[in-house]
Amino acid sequence: MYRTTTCGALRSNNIGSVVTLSGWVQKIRDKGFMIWIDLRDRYGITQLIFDEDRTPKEIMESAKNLGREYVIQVTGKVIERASKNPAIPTGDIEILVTELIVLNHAKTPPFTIENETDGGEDLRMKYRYLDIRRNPVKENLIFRHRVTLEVRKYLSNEGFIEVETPYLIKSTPEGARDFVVPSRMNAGQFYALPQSPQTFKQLLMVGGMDKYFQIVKCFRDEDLRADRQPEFTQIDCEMAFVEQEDVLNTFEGLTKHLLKEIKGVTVEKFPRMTYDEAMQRYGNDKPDIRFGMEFGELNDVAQHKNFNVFNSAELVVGIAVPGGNKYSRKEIDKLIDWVKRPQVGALGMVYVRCNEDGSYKSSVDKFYDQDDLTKWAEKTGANAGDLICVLSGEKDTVRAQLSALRMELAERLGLRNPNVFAPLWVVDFPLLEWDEETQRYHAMHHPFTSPKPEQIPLLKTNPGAVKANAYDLVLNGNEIGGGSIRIHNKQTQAMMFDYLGFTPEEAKEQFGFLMNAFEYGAPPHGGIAFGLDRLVAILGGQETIRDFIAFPKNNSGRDVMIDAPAKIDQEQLKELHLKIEN
RNA sequence: GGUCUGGUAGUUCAGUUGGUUAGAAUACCUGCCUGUCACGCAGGGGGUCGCGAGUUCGAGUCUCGUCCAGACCGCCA
Repeated sequence: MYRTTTCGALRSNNIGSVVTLSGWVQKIRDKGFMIWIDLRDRYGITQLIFDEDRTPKEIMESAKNLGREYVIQVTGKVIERASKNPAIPTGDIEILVTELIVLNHAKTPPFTIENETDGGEDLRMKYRYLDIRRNPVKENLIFRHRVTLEVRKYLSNEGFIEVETPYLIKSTPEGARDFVVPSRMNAGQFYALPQSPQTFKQLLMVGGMDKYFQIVKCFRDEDLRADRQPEFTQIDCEMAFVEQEDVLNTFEGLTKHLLKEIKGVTVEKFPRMTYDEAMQRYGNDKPDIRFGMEFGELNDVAQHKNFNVFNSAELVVGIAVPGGNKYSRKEIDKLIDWVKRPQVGALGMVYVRCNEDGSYKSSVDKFYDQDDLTKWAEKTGANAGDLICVLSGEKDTVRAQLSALRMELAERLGLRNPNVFAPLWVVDFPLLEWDEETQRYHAMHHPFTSPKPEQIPLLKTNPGAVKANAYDLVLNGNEIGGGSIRIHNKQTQAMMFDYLGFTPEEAKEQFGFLMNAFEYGAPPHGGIAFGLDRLVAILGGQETIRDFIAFPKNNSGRDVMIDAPAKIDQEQLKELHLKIEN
């Protein structure tokens, strides 16, 4: 038997008992006459003591030969510490070791296995199995387990059935790039890994499953970000015989349950905002509403003077930065440089200082008087002591720029408190999105999204204005879930494919199975998918999902630990009927 | 595809205008230490300054290229 208890369990009421523990050597404190070793396992740390008076000589000797991260098994008596450590749960006791077995040696690890490690990101990923021994990573993985457990409990109680769908499916050119898997048995043909189980969950609805969910890996061959991995996990859900309201209520319930159980946070009814309103008030379809700094549109009050930059702009819009008047000229110049960086791309920024005495001082005093600036302050909600930042230009571009500035300033001002949770629904997304590159409309959500029925006629006259029964759940400025009411009627689906530029043949080839299914009694249905990695990270108060994934990929999509992707040998290529060029 | 930042000891980093033998902390090794818990003290070993080319009497430092890592833009139906 390797152990009778774990390294996190023993307390003063265990004093006197003889126990066996196994674990890793976290730290050795050798004072010559006495050696203390912190023994670590998943459950905690227990101090072992070796002492020249009380410990057999040979055990004392082998204790001297231990190194960091050795795996050992010890047996000994639980004794009271002469000097206690209130900082750890087992701090009242220690183990007077009478038997010591080295289960495995360990090389000196390349970084310290401590909460505040000295290891850099790359190194930690290369030795991820060592990184996982560290508390912060270990706790994140346990945290993720708690979240998925609560998801399964809640949805199961609500009558949802978890069904697995295939990973080897068919590539579709729409949307994100697919990861592709060559077929050995079918020469020249390829499977694709699913970007989401979308069509399968709809077919489950046709199959009468009524309420489905799945915690499922999805794959997208696109560039990575701090919050984006090529393989990621979704909580994928679908319901039959529902309207948008039913879906929102069900998953608002799930989200409230998670916030309550995981964070102890109670949130009343989630606010709802249309896509258009979100864009107008925050310049963003996933606004962080933990703080204000809402957009104030200034066209009415800024386009009547000789300032050509504003006069020629489609939109002039500003935000009030709380307490921003304390910024020095130099700091404001830096802010202007920040918005002019290529990543943001503004050509410049106009600012107005709101002085404590109620007067205004702006960078465009040559064109605007105090009355004008008073109106700007009203529109942006600026108070004395604030700084108004104003950008102008083409509507969509300037909104994106000001939104970036708003988020950056909120970050700097500490307004993005990770312990505050502000969920909201963004609804009425546009059905279609114009794509400059291909010069045609794309489905904003996906091609199975139902347009709002009363707006179907608009498709002919003004497709860009058609709204869909599509919705996102936004939490603290992050899209954590998105879904829609689906099309369940063959004619409507065929019409959508037509608007999206599919020929009837292409539509049939790629999605014939779905449209066939719609001919056999498809119920009205809709659903949602949550990005689990992102959800877990945000609940954990972080924005980087990597530390909530046991074995993540790096910035370029590589697994630096196993060194994947990698070449395959000629034999394998031949079997797969593949030839590599160059 | 693009922008920015970085790459120097096992690790995290410093390194001035281009100028002697490239430093610190930590980790590691040795010794000492009668209650440690970030133990302490003394000593020691440890470097292809990412790689390649160029400028120069001389390059960790300047230039160009390249590779790697991170953040972001594009992309992510």
